[in-house]
Amino acid sequence: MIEPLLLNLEHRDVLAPSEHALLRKTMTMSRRIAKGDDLVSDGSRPTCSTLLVQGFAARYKITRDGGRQITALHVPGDFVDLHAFLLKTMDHGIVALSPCHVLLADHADLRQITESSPHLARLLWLDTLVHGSIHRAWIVAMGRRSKASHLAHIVCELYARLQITGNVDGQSFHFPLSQAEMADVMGLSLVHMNRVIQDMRRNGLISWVNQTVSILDWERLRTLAEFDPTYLNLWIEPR
Amino acid sequence: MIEPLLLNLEHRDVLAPSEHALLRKTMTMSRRIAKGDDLVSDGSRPTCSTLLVQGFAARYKITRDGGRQITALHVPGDFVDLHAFLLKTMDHGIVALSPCHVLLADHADLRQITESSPHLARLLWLDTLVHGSIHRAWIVAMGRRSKASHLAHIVCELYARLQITGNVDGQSFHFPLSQAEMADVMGLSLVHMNRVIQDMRRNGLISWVNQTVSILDWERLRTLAEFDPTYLNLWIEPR
DNA sequence: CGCGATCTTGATAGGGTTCAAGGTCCGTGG
DNA sequence: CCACGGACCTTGAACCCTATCAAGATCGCG
Repeated sequence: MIEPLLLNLEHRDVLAPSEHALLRKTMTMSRRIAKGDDLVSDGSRPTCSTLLVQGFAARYKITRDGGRQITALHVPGDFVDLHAFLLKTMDHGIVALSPCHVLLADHADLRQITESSPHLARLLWLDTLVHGSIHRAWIVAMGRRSKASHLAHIVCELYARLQITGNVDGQSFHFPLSQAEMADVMGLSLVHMNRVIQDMRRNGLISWVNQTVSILDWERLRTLAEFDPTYLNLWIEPR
Repeated sequence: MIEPLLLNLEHRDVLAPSEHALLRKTMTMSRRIAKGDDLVSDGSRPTCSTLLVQGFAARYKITRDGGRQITALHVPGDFVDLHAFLLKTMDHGIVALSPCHVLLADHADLRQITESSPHLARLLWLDTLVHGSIHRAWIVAMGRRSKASHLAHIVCELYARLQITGNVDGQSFHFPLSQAEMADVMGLSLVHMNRVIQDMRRNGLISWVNQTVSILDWERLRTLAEFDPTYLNLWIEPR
């Protein structure tokens, strides 16, 4: 069940068999979370970290006026709250956008990894750095891209991230978010989100029906998004 | 010269004298960068990481149409491209917004720290996690706050970050950005940025003259920004 | 004193929010 | 098996926020 994480890490560096074993030993507990429930709550102080192995989840923050902003989307293989191992207190929540299956790693065991297995520790560090890199890509998209380009960038990114764990099917992937949730990702109103999506469809770039997104024209989508996957660090090198 | 980094780390955990010494030994080279020059260039593969000890710097990305989005502001004490130690290839640039003084740490030496000094390694990891946390706060501000609230949040955040290294003076701090640069931070046009700033002044929240920002009414500024410093992790605990 | 960089203001147009209403789909219970 | 309700998607219209274009004002420096 830990395979999605291994695939993730192995796209960045070679793992020794002992590192496989160590990770397996660390991820003991398993949990299922229903759609809409929090994997991790705002303000909590987790004592273990959550690895998402199945389903979609989102980091989010609620503002005083009741608005919600999603700051990250998580897919199978993402170590969703590895952050809390060192940050200690959650300053935002993480919610299941679909039924989720997760594995838990006790912080004491993670600490043990940093003490005894520096290479594996660097790869876990790297995992959090890649998510930081994704945050920067989102900031650029929010600040300086058209809404269509922003959406296109998200679709390209999700395709790339889902592909490495085998969660795509041809040019399509399962995508369980509602348009309202997508609006919370892009910082738009629901009405405008809907219009941006329909423009995209009319232009023959994507289809999105039945919780399935399909990329109809990669080249034009990539160009519109100015998508360059460098920031996802999807290549192997010694780290 | 390494003091700002020590102050930064020591706001999160206790450092042993040997860890002080190790950091000092690692930060050998020193460099000065003129305003407007890149500390680190987009697309490069740095072999050392840059610690900012004096001045302001910004991470930025240029879009095809010539727009610029600043994804992070850096102040003295920030280990600005520790990321590249593991991410390897820069997918964005880092520019000096004022004359900057930096220290360099060779990646081989950083690797040595992760091998021999796990606690210090965790603190460096933590430093990058805090910057990820700041990214998320920015995403929330860009997506779901009014422009005035967004600006207020940035002012609160900078004040808090500058304070821990002793770079504030009462309720004021030196802030060398132009309004055009600030527009690239917030993803606005220059004209609108100017209007947001003037609203803020008219409301008696801040003054901003001569590269000096002063907070005139903390309580109202904090409320407007919904600023909660939890995400900056400015408290000591074992990590 | 003159020039470039920066800040400020006005006018216009377009993008995005909000309010309102109707449509579609699907699961549930009578 | 069909009626109903709820979640989600779609559309229209009015208004406001923000970008863009254009020009003038201010500041600091050589």
